[in-house]
Amino acid sequence: MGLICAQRPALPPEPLAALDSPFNPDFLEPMRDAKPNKEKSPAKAASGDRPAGVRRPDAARIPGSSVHASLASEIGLRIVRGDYPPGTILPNEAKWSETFSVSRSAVREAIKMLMAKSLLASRPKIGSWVEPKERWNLLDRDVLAWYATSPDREVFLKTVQEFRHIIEPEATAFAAMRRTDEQMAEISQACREMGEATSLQERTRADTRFHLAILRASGNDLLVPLGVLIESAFDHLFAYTTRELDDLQHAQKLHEAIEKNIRLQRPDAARNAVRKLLANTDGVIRSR
Amino acid sequence: MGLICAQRPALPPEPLAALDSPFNPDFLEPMRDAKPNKEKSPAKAASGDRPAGVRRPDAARIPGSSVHASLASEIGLRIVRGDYPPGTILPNEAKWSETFSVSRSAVREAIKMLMAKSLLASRPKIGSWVEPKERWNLLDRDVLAWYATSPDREVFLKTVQEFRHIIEPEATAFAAMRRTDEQMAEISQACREMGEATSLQERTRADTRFHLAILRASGNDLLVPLGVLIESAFDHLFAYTTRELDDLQHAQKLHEAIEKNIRLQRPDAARNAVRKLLANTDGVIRSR
DNA sequence: GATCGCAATATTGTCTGACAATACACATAA
DNA sequence: TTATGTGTATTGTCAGACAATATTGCGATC
Repeated sequence: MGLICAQRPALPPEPLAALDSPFNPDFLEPMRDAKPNKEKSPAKAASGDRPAGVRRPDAARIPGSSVHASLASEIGLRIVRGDYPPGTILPNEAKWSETFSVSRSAVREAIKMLMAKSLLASRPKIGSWVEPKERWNLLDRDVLAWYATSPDREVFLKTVQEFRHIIEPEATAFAAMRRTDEQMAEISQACREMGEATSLQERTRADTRFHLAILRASGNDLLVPLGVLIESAFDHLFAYTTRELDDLQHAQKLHEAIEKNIRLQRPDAARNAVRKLLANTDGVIRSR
Repeated sequence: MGLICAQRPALPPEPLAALDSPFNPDFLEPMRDAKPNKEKSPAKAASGDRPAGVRRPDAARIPGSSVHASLASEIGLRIVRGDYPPGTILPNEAKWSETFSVSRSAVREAIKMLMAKSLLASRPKIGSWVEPKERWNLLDRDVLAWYATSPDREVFLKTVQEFRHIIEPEATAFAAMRRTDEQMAEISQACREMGEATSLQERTRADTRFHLAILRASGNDLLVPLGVLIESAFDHLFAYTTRELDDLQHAQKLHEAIEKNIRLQRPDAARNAVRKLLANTDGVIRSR
């Protein structure tokens, strides 16, 4: 055996139960055996009338779950989760292909997607290895989603909230200085819809739109991609959100204060208003 | 013709001169003709002893310039540059394949990489289209690099610097609170090497390491990926960096103040020290 | 004439099989 | 021991085929 840590033994006792796509559980069926049966290409297998290549009956019904996308999710999740620590050489393409009974092209496309997110790198004769964690693009929507499942929800939420404390007050101050009227309209509308929402989900959606609109209005293109963090935060915050009417109304007032200060172009006041809102959110989290 | 804006006419007068890989200029030669020659698979073509598929002689010598990687860079750059505005349907895979004389697989792998960066999305029968700019992952290393070439250097630098003002003071304050001894050692070493550097390039490298180490020491995983911004900033700042000895020494002192305050675990002082450094950098930029 | 349904069609998605390029690992030779 | 060459495993690239999909336009029906 070489020096480099080799791949794990394909996780034989853990046959990859539920895949990513929630509605299509066993779409990617794991390797059931090394040698399935002999009649591979010849005669059509029994009842099915699919001519040559063995093909699963109804593939990729859900938009985001083509074979390569599912593969990328599965492998990406495993990497972020720590199944293959940084530096590890992954199973080779043929192995993945066999494990999931998909073509090598699909595997390659999945791996290319993970390479684009800096989770992997590869070279001929070596294979694909996991990149050092510092290189991972944690702010990528998918990577963030995978990452959110790995540590404690609590820890993840704390990290995200801390990040929001850094970003949002300043972004909001910039928005107060540079917003256009159109951007202001988006912010105001989202704020209004928050107040008028009849369900918690509806409210959360409007809340998300509110904060994303502020990021866009900040006038700094680089702040916009951080919206994925806010979306993720709200996804994971949902379980914590209060059902108390008092708290809801208080939160609404805090949002309206932000809206007002952006509208009146008062950067400092807007910044402080956001700080208050974030402190309030922190309190909600802590009290659970 | 359909309603949706169709692809541009393949840019016939602009035959894609210099590709991304600086050392391998005409690696991807654009479509020279639709029908190259007839003897494709049969006899080996003249002197060359390559058996069947026509293949460029020395391909992919530079690590990052495999065919699919070059393609991704080229297409990605065009998208970010604005050749294909958001909503535009791209030329289809067969077209790219023909244009660059590469296989469809290579095109697909390139497109999959761009999809992973949220620059593209696609569906059968429709094609691949450019995603709205808000979805682009501008904080991705590659996207950022492409983005850096498109607007004015000046504007780009200003945006990045503004972002640094938001992030780095807080990150440094956290580092002062939470750094481990190992992380402190990295920071101190980078700071020392900055002072001892004999070339501007060497100094810039150490400078970059210094700031990245601080981000890592902040104890917030989500701050680490923002390192690409700092790297990019220094890349583009290089032209501005001072050669005046006085300024150099002043900058060095500012860095050492940061190092010291992190070492002594004084968050507020560290934050202020970073603010001073950034103000100094802003001054350098403005004065040119 | 308007609306609905259906087929034609264009494009991505997937599979298969083959060969090239690469660089580590080992055996061999100096 | 060191240097050199060969073996070999893995990704990279190519080619060709068919499936899945959803728009588009046409035709049928109300």
